[in-house]
Amino acid sequence: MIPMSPRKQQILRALVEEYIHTATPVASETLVRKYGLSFSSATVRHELAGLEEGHLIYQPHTSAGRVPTDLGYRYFVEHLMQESALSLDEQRLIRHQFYQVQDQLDQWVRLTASVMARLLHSAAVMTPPRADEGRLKHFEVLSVTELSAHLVLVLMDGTVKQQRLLLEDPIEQEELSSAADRLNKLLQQKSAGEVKKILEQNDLSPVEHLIGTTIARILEQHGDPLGDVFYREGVVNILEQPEYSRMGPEEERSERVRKVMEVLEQNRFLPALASHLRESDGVQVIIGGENEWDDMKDVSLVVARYGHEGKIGGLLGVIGPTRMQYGRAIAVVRYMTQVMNELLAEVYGFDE
Amino acid sequence: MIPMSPRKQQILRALVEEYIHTATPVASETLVRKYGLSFSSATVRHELAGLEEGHLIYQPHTSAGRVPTDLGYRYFVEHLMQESALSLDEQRLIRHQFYQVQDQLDQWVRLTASVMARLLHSAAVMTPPRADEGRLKHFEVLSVTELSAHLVLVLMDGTVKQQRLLLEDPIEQEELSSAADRLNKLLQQKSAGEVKKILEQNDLSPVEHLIGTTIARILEQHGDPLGDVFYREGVVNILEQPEYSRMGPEEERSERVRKVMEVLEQNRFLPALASHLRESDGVQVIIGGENEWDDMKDVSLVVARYGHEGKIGGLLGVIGPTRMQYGRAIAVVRYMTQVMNELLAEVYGFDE
DNA sequence: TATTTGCACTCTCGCGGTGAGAGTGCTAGC
DNA sequence: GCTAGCACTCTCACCGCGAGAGTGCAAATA
Repeated sequence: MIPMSPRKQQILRALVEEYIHTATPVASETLVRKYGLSFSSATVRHELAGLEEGHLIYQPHTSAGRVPTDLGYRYFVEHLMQESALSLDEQRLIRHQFYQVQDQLDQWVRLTASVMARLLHSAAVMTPPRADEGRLKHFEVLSVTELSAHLVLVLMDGTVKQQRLLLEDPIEQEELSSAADRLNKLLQQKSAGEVKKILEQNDLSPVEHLIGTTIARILEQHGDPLGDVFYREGVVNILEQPEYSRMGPEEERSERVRKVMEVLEQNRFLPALASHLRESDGVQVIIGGENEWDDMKDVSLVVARYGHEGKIGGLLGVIGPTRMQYGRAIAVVRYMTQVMNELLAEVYGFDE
Repeated sequence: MIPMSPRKQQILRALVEEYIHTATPVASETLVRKYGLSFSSATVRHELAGLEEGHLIYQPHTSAGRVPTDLGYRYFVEHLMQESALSLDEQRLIRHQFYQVQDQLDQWVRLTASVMARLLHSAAVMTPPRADEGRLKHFEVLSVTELSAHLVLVLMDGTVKQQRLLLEDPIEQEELSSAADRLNKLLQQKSAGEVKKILEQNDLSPVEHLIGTTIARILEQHGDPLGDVFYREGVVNILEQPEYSRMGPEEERSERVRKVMEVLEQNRFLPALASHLRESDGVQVIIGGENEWDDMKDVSLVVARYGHEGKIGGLLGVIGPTRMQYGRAIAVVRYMTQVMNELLAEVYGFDE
């Protein structure tokens, strides 16, 4: 990293803010004029040349203004930016919306994503709350035909799994029900490991054993964040960003659009991201090509884990062009994490 | 409708097919050359003029070829097109994919949508199977704080609803559990109306009454298709269609893209559509501006209800530019409905 | 009368040229 | 070390133009 004099910092900061605002390469004189710098545009140009050496900014072509690089944004986020907290009005509005759906837990995720999308005019993504470890709440078995049954499983975090059971011998609904009754009592609140132990320690009929092992397998798979759904909201907002609808040659633009859409459609990307995130480390910013995903070269992510360590939680965040209002995005994501945490605490009875 | 001589039909059919293939206004001579017509291009031009009178086709500008209008597509779909069934290989491949996830009901919806999207290179949408009338399977109540509890409801169709209960007086978990036990026995398999009746006929404690009425309300709401989720798959495919990425002036194109995206993002649109569909009438085609939705002026839908009348079902279909391979789309949608119906029949034990 | 041939006409689209404007880098002077 | 001045470069929007595609119509033909 090149040495960053206070003046360089001042200029870089102004440049990034201006570019985030206008989406247009920034000229030296614009900086002087709009940001009241106490030195001339020629001096600014010297410094800009320096910043360009350090790969913090670049010129799209000779005699265009400067644009921040990913590295430039990174420096901005780490050292220059300040988080712009939500206004009290905004906070009130958000709280009010959650108040209206307070009883319907299913709505929380959608509302959170939708709030983020609207506040930031970008796409928001979010996984529903999941327990870190699958625990059984209750299950039912329904006879379908002589040799098949239908197993419905409710987990402690509210997830439901449905599964078909293929039976070895014909079994009546009655027998299934009594087996279910007995196992429900034994296995309630138990995790995959505990279920397995209990299965070994008890003398069970073949049906009970089949049901039990199936349950254990499902609980095990549940911990795996892959293959899980996530909500997207505000994808259109992305299309309205100038880099996807106005700026630059048409061909590049539609390529950009395609890439973002592809990423957003991959069901894998958020869960995969989860494993890359440093453990519960507050709001995290991933800028453009910093991650290994090729398709994400021109987008940035602001994400955070929400929930309660070791109990239940998920991921939420926004995705947009690298030219993103980081200060505000971080504030919004942080605030929504907090809201979700409080709601979860209330409904599951954790202490904050 | 203008009189449609066999020759007009022949020409219209060729024109629509050619346009669906090339996405380019079709010239009279192209028709003669590629479709082996037994008369000259001048004759074709006469007929084209006639078809244009009838608003079945139009010219983007003088001296361009012709393009079908929505009305033209409609005539094509109703009278000229033939459904192109899936090849045996394709059928086998699909069956095989479902075979692999046969036990995981959660995967069916996603797989169905994904198959349709891939087969047709367009966006696919699908609602998860829902019972026509909500019926209770089982519920649990968990004490959270002294004055609040957490209600988890499993419906017969596998839906789960979670809801917070605010209690009037402090109640212990034990009392909640016994209330739940009693009510579970009373209300199992019951619909909203039946639940209400049972609540009146039995002498219940205040808690039991609170739980019961909450359950009734939730069951009632469940019938309402609005506010329900639906899956989207293959949205990127739409962007690859020439009308959204290559053809015509850039400005119109991005406007088109924005519109489609907006429609696809509206959570309301599929459920709202459901109510407009003629009852269980096989595969239905909605072309461009035929419906009242303004934003859907340039897209077509091929949708169908799936499931079993009066028991359980949902909606599935594809959405793409009006220039859509209707024959194939209809075949695919029809086939997938059939697959879903069979799967549902197997797992819920209906007779076909 | 129905069709075809021949042809003039119209409109789009892609191309190269061009000039204004923006913004730079450099140099000389303060 | 900073600034004013200036020549230089590159983009971008605009224009004009010619080729080509496809039509509509009139006259010729079966």
